[in-house]
Amino acid sequence: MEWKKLFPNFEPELVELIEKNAVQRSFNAGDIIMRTGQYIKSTALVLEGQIKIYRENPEGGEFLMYYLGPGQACAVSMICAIQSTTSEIMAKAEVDSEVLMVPVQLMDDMMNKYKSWYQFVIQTYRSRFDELLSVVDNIAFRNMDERLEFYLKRHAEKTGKKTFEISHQEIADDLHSSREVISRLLKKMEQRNLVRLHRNMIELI
Amino acid sequence: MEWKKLFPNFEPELVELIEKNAVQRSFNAGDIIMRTGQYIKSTALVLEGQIKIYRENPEGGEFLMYYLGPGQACAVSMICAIQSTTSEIMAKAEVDSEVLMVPVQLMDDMMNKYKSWYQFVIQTYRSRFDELLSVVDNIAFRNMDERLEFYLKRHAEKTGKKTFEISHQEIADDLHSSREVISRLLKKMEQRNLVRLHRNMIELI
DNA sequence: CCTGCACTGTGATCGAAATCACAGGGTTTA
DNA sequence: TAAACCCTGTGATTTCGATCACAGTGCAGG
Repeated sequence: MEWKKLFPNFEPELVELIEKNAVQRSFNAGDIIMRTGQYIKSTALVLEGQIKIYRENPEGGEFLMYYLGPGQACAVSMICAIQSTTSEIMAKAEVDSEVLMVPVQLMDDMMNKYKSWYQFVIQTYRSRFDELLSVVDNIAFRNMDERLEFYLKRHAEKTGKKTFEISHQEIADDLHSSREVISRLLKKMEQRNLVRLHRNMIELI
Repeated sequence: MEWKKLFPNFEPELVELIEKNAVQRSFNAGDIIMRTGQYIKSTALVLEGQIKIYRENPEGGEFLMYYLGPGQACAVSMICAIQSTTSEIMAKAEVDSEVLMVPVQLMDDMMNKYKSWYQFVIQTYRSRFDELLSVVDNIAFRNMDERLEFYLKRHAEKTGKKTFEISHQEIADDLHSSREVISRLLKKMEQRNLVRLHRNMIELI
């Protein structure tokens, strides 16, 4: 796997350092990559697949914040890594995925020595921050019907597919809503000719 | 005003550079420091007072995300500055405040030359990111009564006072709720002996 | 093939919060 | 001092979404 292609700005030395110390791990669709409360020992760089990042509620329930795709990194793991605190989020593989785990101990060193690395870190914070802002927008200002449309649209963008294999229950979990509400809203969208509904599959129009 | 005391890690050279190029501005309580959609020309360092950072809804309404106090900086202005995009937030002075405006053009240079500056930037991203996560928590998982309690508690922490001069309408605006709802919830809190209500003032117990 | 289970559709009910309506009390200002 | 205005309290109504209840349907495994 030519992972360097995903990070074209990394200096050769940095690539070498990572290659020597990082571990590549494979996850199957649905696997939990990181749990809330788990101690963080490494920063995750996504090489392949799609990772979903959730915020979890101690009283049960979860809430999908955003996706990570190839070439992106988990901002939260960087934060926790340096502060050596536990994870405040949960990460789940949406499809089979490959992830490069870079040990925390290297982070400080890399930040100092490699300009491309700290630019990457800064860039990561920036984009996640922007995404968090639109998450706030959605839940603060939008109703469930709009949030559902946003959810479907975003998924289509991230995967590039017009079909979406998922059950209503799973959507409800991601949006921290309930299955019946999602079913009804989807039916309305079907009547407005925005989607076609099938068993375990939604077709976007 | 000995602003350097607030940023003890800044190298003398960096302090000098900032002193030469930055402009100090004063705001009165209630002043809008930055509007949504406004073009960002500088990064704001808070020297004195308290700044409230809001997300605005194009269809009207706003939502308080967090506070900035002395020694803190606006993460969003850093992000927008470097990407030279417009502001995605609104900033309002809660009390009379002093702010140091550092021109965008310096940012790149400072990031490269001064370690203390980039550590400060990274640290700023980190803490704002953490705060955004708890904002998401609140609106995704909590009801209005809990959010109101959190709001009052946070304000008490930020100001160190047990009294809070504010109208119910203003609280409703900050929480993107309505005046009647806040009035009723406050009454319930008074019955539970958590607060005492007065005109334009709330006393925390 | 049929049995069980996961997925979907839909009605009924409940609860939280938004909205409407209005009254009374305090403050400001003309 | 009277009028106008803001702030607060409270009832009634409506809307959105959660929850309960239950029925039908497709699918997988024995």
